[in-house]
Amino acid sequence: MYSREVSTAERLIESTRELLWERGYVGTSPKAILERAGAGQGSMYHHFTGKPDLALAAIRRTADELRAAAEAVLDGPGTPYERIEAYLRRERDVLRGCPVGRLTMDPDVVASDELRAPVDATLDAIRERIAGIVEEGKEQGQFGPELDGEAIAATVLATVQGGYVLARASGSPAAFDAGVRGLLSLLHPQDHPTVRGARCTRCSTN
Amino acid sequence: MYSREVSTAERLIESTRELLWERGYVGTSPKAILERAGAGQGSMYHHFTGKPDLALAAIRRTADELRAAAEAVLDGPGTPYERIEAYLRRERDVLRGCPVGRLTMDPDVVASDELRAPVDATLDAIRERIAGIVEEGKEQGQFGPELDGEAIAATVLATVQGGYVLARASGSPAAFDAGVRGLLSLLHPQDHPTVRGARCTRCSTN
DNA sequence: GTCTATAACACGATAGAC
DNA sequence: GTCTATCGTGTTATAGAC
Repeated sequence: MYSREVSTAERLIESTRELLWERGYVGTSPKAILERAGAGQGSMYHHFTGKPDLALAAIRRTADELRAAAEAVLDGPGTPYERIEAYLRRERDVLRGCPVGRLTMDPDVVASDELRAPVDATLDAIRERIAGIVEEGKEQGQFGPELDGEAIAATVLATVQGGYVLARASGSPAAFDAGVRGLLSLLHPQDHPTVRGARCTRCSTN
Repeated sequence: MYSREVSTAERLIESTRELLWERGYVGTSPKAILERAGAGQGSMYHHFTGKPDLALAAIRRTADELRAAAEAVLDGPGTPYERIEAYLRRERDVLRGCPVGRLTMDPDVVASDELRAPVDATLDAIRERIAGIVEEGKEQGQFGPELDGEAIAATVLATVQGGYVLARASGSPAAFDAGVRGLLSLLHPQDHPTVRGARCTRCSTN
């Protein structure tokens, strides 16, 4: 039988991931991590050099996971618009916030190049992927030629990250959904038809 | 002579405002506040019941100030588009983040209805103001009738709040500016003209 | 009104037994 | 590899002098 128990190091990383998401780096103490993981002080300092080292392992895993999940949606089927819509509408635990984005509000994370690196890398990778999709959409005529892929990608990502802020402020996911809806209405080719059958250079649809 | 020194209570509130912006609620200790304000423990507990009470005074002031500054720009001169552009482009210390929005990532702030209330009220007021401006723009024909004021307002605010996240992740304001630029290109009536002089119902410009 | 002293506990890390 | 004990410091608050 391969009934495998999870290693202590593994439980420490997972507990840290949960707490970083809930309380951030500054708000997460080694004591709280150890309690959640069911381990003693010694275990943590055996496997990791300290709190920053353990947090780094946790942040890297969370960042890699989010990146893979986002790219899976963005590389999925559909037109460029549909793939961006799928990304914007993908299932999210909105009130919990973004496990990666929230770290940018942590002074100790931003102050450390090592802790910030995975956060930056993940957001940047998603941004690049979206920018490529926008350029693809321009070539196919689904998006107007005046759109800048890099800029639109930043807008898309910012709308998501800012949506979390609005939702958490109001205690309801409604504002997140509204922001996404607004952005999609601005992006949607079909939503701005021309009159008298003339072609609109922006949408390139009749 | 009216050479007035600032009261101790005043210095405590201002020091707290600075620290809340820099380090958030969880990352700000009474000791750090007292050091910055040049006061002793007794002063703080004389004027306030404790850390949450002092933080509430600081948050209320910061929220009210931001709200006034934002509404001043939004109620300024110009067309609806121009006023939204002015809001999006208004001077910001991007890498410091939003002094109000960052509080939504603080678990203790979100957990307290009292601390969260001023944050929610300010973001909501700005959102409502932008929504009204969008509706105004629709009536004037500057924005297409398919746009929903509430949704667009959420998108505008989210782009700003999320722009801070992207900027802090990368350590550069560039991503914030890119997000704003992308959103403006989607909103701008002039950026999507029709061919052959036909009228586009979306932009209502030739 | 402001100060210092003190309390009780948490933080982050180390030491050394098992 | 994991445990408990301990360390020095910081946190949040109270007490009481001035």
